[in-house]
Amino acid sequence: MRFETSTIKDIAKALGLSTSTVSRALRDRYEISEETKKLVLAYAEKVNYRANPIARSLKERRSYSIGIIVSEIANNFFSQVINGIESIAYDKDYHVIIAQSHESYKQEKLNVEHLASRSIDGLLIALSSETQDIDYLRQLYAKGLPIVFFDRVPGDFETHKVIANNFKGSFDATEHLILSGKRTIAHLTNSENLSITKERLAGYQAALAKYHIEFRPELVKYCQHGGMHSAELEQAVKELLPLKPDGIFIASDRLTTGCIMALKKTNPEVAHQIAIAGFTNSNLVELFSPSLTSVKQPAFEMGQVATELLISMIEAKRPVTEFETKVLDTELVRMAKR
Amino acid sequence: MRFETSTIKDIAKALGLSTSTVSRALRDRYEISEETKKLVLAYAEKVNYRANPIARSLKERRSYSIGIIVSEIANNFFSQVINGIESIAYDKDYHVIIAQSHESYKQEKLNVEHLASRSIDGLLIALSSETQDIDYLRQLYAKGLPIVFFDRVPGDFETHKVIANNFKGSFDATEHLILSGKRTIAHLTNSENLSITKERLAGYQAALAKYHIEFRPELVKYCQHGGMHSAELEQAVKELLPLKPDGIFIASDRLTTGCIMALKKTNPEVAHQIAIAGFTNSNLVELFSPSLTSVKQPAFEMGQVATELLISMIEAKRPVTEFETKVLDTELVRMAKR
DNA sequence: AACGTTTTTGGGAACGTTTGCACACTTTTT
DNA sequence: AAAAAGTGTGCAAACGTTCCCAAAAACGTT
Repeated sequence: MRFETSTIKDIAKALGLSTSTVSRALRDRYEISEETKKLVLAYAEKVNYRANPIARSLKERRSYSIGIIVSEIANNFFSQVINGIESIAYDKDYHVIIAQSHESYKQEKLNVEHLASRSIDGLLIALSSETQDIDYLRQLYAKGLPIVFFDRVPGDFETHKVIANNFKGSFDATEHLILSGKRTIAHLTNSENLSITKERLAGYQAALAKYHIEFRPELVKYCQHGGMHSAELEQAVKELLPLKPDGIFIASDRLTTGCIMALKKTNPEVAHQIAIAGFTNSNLVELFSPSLTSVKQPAFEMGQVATELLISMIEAKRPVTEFETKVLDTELVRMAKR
Repeated sequence: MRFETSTIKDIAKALGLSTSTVSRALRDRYEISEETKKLVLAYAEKVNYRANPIARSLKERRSYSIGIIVSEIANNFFSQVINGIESIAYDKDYHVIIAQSHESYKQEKLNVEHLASRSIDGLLIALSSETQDIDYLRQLYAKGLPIVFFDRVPGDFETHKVIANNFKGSFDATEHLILSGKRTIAHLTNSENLSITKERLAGYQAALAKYHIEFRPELVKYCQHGGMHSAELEQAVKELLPLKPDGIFIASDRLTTGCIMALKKTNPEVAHQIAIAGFTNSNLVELFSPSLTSVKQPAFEMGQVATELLISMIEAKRPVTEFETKVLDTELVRMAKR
């Protein structure tokens, strides 16, 4: 089963022109006379000519596509980021190829390499919670693949990055819990090697410090798999509850929903006693019970900004050497009344 | 900024062979001696040779990629379907390009045509709730683009289709409401022109009939935009409530969550009095309040089955003329106790 | 020793574009 | 009137593959 579509050659033959003339006419080059252009354009329209992007890619040595790696598209935060990415990419005539790491380093690497072999022109990536070794990315980068990190960014990699103001977001959420009278505030967070984990922890600590509440390390629980396994969360909850927290600040989308589920499942009676604040971009948060205060990241905008940066790298004539890290503000959405 | 990678030509030159020999050796053809194969393979490994998929696509006139159109990846149902699709596609060495219609006919058409011009080998599509005219799909299909529909399928299009057992799913959900004592059961559903709308309505009606409950058309509300606009839902809720329903059966994911939100927002006091049953694949359903009984579609499996069918079409030597419509069973997840 | 077979290799066209260069024809400048 | 400049077009190579066809090498048979 195969398409047959008309090519530049067909048009050239039909019109008694050369392929070069047709090609130039279609791309509206100045060398071609208005007359010829009109002729070609009209005929192309008539036969519904579509340039073959594959041939073009081969010739121009680029694919007009950018790769995206996120842990899960089912995660509202990431799907919003992707929407932001698409909004810019389609505008600039790129298309996007999305792949999921499912928080696995192996999957992430496999996907990136698959995309790279597919000749993507650039890569947008949020690291998986497992990822520690990013040498494979360095290699691709050294070979000339533009990369922009967002959300979960590595510290030691010189390129553009786009992140939320994790410190402030965490500070605000924690402060909110404190101001509503909580004093024993636990912190449930992602794997320690993620950038966001460190920043969010710092925000949490700063808020405690501001109100002279002692920081107790045992109130902080790290989840290696970012909440992909419910067992991990139930374990964390089990370890936390004996410390009698009256509030809990949770550092990521998946963990937030997962934690509430674990709480409801294992200790339904206390689920409603503990005040919860957490990062989440779920658009269903109004439906949750217990309800919670959420820190929303500007996901759509993050996708847009990252894509603009990436495309600027892709289209730069000379290698880019000045990099920026854009920091976008989060929004605190206070808990709905019960 | 450009990659430089080694090509078959480079290998041929380095080894003093011809490109044809190298090409054949790499693809492990029988004509090439073991010795040469080893030589080539070893060298290819050494220089980390990766075949250029673009060149291959151009030569073979196919791209090894399949297009996916869904209304929204943020919708859990669709993201699960996509996971199913990927699981099969990657296995068979295809990659996938995802595009979103956001329930808009215009977007859908634009995306499909964009994908088609990108030389996808086949298309997997769930129609947008706005879509009525699928001539553009017919044209592509006639030109040789294999298409498989899933979830929202058109009636009059001869190709493979994969759907859930919408009738039975709806019947079960409605019956569940009846068995828990409800008698005035409203039905909130999608745009009338969707296949799923008709099937789900029929299931609802059949359940009513079985228990000799009169079908009242005024209890059925159609949402043209599939719940993409909250105003639409609030309007529907507003019209429904005066009829004093004691139960409501909702026919799609987005509508289910949207309806509960509208209910909570406009009439919080009655939100908990009405029993709710609805289609949804949200994995957060346990957190919802009010809680609900949900009809879960076998989304992952649906993606897998659709992909297998599509790839079989793509790889068929002769045009396929025998088509099947696979129907997969849904699962009723009863409401958690309050 | 001459011939046929079989196995292994190479030459070169093709896929559909883009683009540097050359060419022919006009028009302007000197 | 010749030279220079400008305009519009075509030729052909290139991008990295695959594959048809032919050629060369190796072997066996008479």
